[in-house]
Amino acid sequence: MMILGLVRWMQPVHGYDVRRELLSWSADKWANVQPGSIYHALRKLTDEGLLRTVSVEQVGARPARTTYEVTAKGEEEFETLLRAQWWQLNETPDPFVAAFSFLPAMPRDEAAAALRNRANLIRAGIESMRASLDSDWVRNRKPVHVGWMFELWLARAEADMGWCLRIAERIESGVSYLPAGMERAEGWSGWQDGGPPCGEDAD
Amino acid sequence: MMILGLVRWMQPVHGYDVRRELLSWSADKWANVQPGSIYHALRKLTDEGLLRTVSVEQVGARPARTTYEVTAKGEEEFETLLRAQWWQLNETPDPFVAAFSFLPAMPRDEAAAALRNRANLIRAGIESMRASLDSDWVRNRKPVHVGWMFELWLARAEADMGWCLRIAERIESGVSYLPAGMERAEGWSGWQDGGPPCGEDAD
DNA sequence: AGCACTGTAGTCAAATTTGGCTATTACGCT
DNA sequence: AGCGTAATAGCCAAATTTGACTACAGTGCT
Repeated sequence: MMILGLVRWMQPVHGYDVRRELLSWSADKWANVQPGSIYHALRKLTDEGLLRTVSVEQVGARPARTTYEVTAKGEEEFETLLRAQWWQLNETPDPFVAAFSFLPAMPRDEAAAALRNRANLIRAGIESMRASLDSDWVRNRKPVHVGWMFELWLARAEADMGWCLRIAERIESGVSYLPAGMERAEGWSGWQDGGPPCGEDAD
Repeated sequence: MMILGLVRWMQPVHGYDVRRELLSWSADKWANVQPGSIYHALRKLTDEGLLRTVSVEQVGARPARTTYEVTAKGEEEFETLLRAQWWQLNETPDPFVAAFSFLPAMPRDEAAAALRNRANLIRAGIESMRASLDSDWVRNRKPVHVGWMFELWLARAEADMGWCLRIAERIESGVSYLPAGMERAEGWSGWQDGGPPCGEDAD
């Protein structure tokens, strides 16, 4: 829960503020926090004693606005959580990798086309990121580490793009998907390209 | 749901088989499927008419073993889902990036140390991946695209590692975190390194 | 034969996440 | 002044995910 971090950083705040800040970072992309989660998180953190409610204002007949701030215990917990993320390496799930593992279920030409398309999408992303990086907005109005995050995305994107192109070429070159050791040997009957495999337990 | 894909690929199967296969791919890492999710997913897919139960065997007094296979509708849906992932680019959430956005909350020396540590962890990962790639196991016993997935991880890991080292250096060099335009100007009072910010709404 | 372990198969309650919904005020336009 | 739209603030039911748990059958060891 990095909601806690945000509250710590903006306290005292109410839910809607947090939500706006998250959206403005388009953090629903790289954290997993959709608007709806926020209020739940705030309440849970309060129950756990990491946050404290400061006040509950009411303007007119609108929903009450609850303001939160971080307790000493919350402060401590945040440090712990933060360090956990900084010092640990944790692979995060990637749906494309999952999909790629089903490569043999795609016709060769479509697979190659999709990879090239992907490379193009990534290239477009790279360009707009480059533009942002050079823009006054990021260079002079934002803390420098925001730019550094862009650089990370850039580096990853370039790695991905290169890979897509390399793999597209290999697929087009028509190499067999079968394990090198067993060109047309046992058990791989279901591994034709594109066709629905009718196979057994492989491995 | 790429459970569907697996069932399609191994049909007819029962839940436990799917679970074993997923664990053997350590897919809990790069897909988001913990053992518990599987049975729920199977039932849901059956309700939606994408799967069909083939049989319910019972060996002794053990839990009944339900076997599934894919229906025509499931076949179709799988194609759709698969294509969605192949043709679309979707950023996936990364907890490290989230944590990195709180850089100013970390003491400089710790931040740099953590990044170097991270680089080392990644390097270790890279080496073991290289070893796998060269191993007979992957080279000759697995479909070639498994190796390609390793290459993707490798490329990303290398990008990450390089970035970590570059950023560590910059942090050590003592550059200010403040936006370049406003060395010690308005509103950034809470942006000292390490200290808990007592700031306002930034931006 | 008795016992501990591991593997098989799946269940379940609790935690989390989602994303659409309500209801009010402010603002801009004609 | 009237009206439509956007912003404010938060709620909630449903879907999903998690991780721990049950219960039985082989297997090996002493």
